[in-house]
Amino acid sequence: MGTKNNSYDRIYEIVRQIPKGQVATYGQIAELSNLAGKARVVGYALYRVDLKNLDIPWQRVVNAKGEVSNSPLRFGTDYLQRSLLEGEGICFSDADKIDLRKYLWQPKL
DNA sequence: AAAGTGACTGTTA
DNA sequence: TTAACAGCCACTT
Repeated sequence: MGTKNNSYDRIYEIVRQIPKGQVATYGQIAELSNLAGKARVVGYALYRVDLKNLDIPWQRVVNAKGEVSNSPLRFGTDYLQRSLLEGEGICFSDADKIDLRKYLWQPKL
């Protein structure tokens, strides 16, 4: 067993399981990836995914407030994220927020 | 090698 | 309700 960076691969595997029309939070992904409390690492991993254009639904991961996270480093990809989510049937409120009570992914035990 | 930065979150006020 | 702090860890300089 030689590889030591399975953490990111685990994150990608979890994100890939988020169903269409639903969203998950960074903290939730971190917990499912055996990285509880390390949500920032998830954000960093997804930042790299976007650059690689992999088949990972990165747009379905939002912050704990139910909103798309903004960053000057993303230029316009935050708008793209919202557009993709709306295309999956997810609605944003007037405050640009998602109703997590309705759309939050709840993986079965 | 040390310090700074960040697609986050929970607590506190 | 929003805003400020601290904690967390990987990556860059």
